[in-house]
Amino acid sequence: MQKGEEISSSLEDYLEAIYEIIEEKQAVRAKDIAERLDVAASSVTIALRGLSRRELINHVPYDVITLTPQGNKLGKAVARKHGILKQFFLKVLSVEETVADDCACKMEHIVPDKVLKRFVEFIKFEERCRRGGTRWVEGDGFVCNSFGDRDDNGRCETCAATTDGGNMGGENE
Amino acid sequence: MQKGEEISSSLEDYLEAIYEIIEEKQAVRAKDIAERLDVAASSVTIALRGLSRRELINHVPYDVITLTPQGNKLGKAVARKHGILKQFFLKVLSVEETVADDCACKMEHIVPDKVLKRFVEFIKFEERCRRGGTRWVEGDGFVCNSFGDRDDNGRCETCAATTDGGNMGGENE
DNA sequence: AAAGAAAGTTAGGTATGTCTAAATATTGAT
DNA sequence: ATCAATATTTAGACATACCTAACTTTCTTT
Repeated sequence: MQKGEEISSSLEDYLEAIYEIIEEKQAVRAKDIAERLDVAASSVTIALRGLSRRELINHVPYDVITLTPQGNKLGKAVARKHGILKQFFLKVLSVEETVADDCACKMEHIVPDKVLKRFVEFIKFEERCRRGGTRWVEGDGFVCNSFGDRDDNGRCETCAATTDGGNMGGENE
Repeated sequence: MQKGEEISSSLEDYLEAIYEIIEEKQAVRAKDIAERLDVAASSVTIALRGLSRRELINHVPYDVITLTPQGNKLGKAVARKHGILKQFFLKVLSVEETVADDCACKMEHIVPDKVLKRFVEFIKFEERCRRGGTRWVEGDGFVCNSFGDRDDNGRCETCAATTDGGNMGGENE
């Protein structure tokens, strides 16, 4: 990215896929990428050209695909971003796994590093401050596991006293 | 979206802008939209055609622009989504205002309603459980304002005891 | 009411990203 | 070593979304 050339969300997805496939099985074939991203093989060819032009992968037609140092770095960063965001949705917002993954997959192209750090810190904070995190209780919303006595539903005093189920002005309940 | 036709992020932005401008000053001109979104006037014309085709706005060339009931509903929903996400970044992650706004602007096209609800609930939960929310302390990370005694930095016992500044495997510190 | 200014639209161009179908290269099996 | 299967690339389309420049319509001012 410092190399002047911008990279699109789409190319970032390709790069992430390449990085992950290499992690999993040492080598990548165009076909693996196409399968993972559910795109046509010809789309992969074109994407590879883009990544190659940006010097993120080494690739000449019909030859092997390898990551350049910068490509590896960026691919890893995108994959890490994905993982962190997924954890956030999973652990903090208690969202379903597949939904968490979908959201992470789209957000990874959006969230700047500065903000990602906040997510990281926040996940850690949740873990230590809430001692094992927060639970989503259908009907009650979020409820913490930390501090003081709990009622029959496992809510702390504050939660028990203030849970109200309102929706901040939304009309779609 | 029940009307079959999908709507792109781009058109969603136009619709949101139209909704907000109407809220602010009763009427919209193409020029206002162009200014707000920082695009060429001709791009607005094209977008209006797309929104019109999807029956989200009423518009014939050179005439006034109004929202259809569905357009109003969707525009409002997008604007609300933006607002909620911004609040999340602002209040929960303590991110800078402009950054919060940028992130919200991109995320509003990504986050499904189901997940938005979790954000809403989580913001509310933060407010009640942490009694006024969480602060970001440079060097310490997130620190809560609630429960028990605090140390000189305003950290509760748990926070004071466990703050460590790690970064979850990231190498870019 | 006419002329000039402002707003809006059309025309034509670029870039991305996707697809299918056809062509080409590589691989593997006999 | 050849032939068939598989993988990859090219060619040609299409859709979105943006731009500038030129043109048309509407508004405003005198």
